[in-house]
Amino acid sequence: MLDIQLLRNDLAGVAARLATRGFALDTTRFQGLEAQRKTIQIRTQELQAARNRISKMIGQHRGAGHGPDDEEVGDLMREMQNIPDQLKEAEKQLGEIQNELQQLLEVIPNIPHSSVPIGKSEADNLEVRKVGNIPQFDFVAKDHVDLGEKLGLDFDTAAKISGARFSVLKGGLARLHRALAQFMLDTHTEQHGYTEVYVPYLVNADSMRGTGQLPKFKNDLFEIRRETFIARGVAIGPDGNEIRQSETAGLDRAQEMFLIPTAEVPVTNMVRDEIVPLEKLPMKFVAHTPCFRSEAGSYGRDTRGMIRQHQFDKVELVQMVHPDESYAALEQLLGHAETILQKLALPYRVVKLCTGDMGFSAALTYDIEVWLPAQNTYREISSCSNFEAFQARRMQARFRNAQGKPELLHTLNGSGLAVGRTLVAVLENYQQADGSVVVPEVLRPYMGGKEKLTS
RNA sequence: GGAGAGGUGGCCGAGAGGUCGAAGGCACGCCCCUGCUAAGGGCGCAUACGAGCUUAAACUUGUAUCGAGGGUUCGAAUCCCUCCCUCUCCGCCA
Repeated sequence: MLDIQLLRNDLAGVAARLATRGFALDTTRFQGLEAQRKTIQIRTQELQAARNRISKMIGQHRGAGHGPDDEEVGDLMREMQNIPDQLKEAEKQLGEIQNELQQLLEVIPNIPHSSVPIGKSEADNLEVRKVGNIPQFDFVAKDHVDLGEKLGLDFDTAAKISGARFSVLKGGLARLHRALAQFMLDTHTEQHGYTEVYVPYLVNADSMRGTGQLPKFKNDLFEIRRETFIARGVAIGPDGNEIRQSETAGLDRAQEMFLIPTAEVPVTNMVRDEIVPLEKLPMKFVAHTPCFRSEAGSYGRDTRGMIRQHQFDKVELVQMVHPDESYAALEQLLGHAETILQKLALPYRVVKLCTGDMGFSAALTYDIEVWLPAQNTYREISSCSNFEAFQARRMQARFRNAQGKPELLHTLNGSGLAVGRTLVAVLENYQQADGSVVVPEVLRPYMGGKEKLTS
């Protein structure tokens, strides 16, 4: 979420910068809502002030021993007569306006950092560097589906159990998958200073809102509804009669939960509604979790193989840092993810996403793309972003600054790496003419010393 | 699943319709005293939003916030309803 002050002070400037990422900010609507908000808020607060003042005076008189029928009290009661109804109406209007403003704000994406290249699509992304040598084969390179068929990659069984976009791994391949995740976790905890965390895979709506998946991207999520009894409350009034309660009594958003699309959600939300002491910064966490994505709208794309699945594993790096440090932290985090590819000796390139290709919450994103021989191209294997205060503002995630005042944190995260896609990359880059796959050296300790996967 | 107890500021904890943004304590900050590692005294110390002033900050002022939402009332931390969460005991369970 953007700072509403920024929108008030420099609406045109914000709109111009959002336009570079293809977002049309409805400035007229914003200004209209703001004008209404201002009028109604002032009126509401005036009424509240009047109510408080008179109530307080009544209280003073009553405290001094005056009864409700005494003249002083009676005068005040008359003065109050019309205020509660007017106030109720004003508060209702104010609530509606503020909801509208909130809804408008919640779907505005982050402002791109000034260094982000302006562009419309991934074609306009900026290649930062290429690392590693692309392998040359003296045979026709197979893709991971063909290679995996003999090694224990089974889509038919997965389709029977669940459906399309799932996979079953068996034997050495399942172990290789586990080895990759463990190798990544160990590297980040032992060499890069991250604290390993185990987190829930089901989260509530507040968490999804905090990192920006809600309200805009609900369609991308798997949702779990809990069946609960909704009671209708009844209160007894002073006259002994029943008072009807709100129609929505008992309806609560906590009844819906969501499967995490990335560990970013639970891990980043650890600091939601927290004020962390300055000396705890930077906070660096790594988590290995499954990720669940509905992939609605991607029908027909990457239908072959395990590139795009409803369920995949990822080792995720998350940092909460001082605002002054966040861009330095992003470079470091990117380096941490790259280290994994380097240790696996997989060729890759780093790309800086253009304004049009960045995710909703990011101010700056680097993608790491790994070389896939069978596709003869680089494919995304990691995405590392600085969200600045965008998520922190939604989450009210703060730290106490040197002056002792709470200030919004900056949050970052990056895949380090996507395990499924790394498995694909290992299979394709380490394949042999006979269809076997050499185990990368760094993984062998995790594979019981095994050097090669064969059928 | 059954029974019970709770959710108050950074933390602990009082308050049980009015003068309560909330006693007291701890922690923290500044000052004083003392001087030797511990103690005494004073003052300050929530957050968000609005308005005024302003380049901005500071400041002044208003409002909201005692788990969340709703209701009763001239007035709710306090009474009523619903929900959420935590803890204890029993049951079940990986």
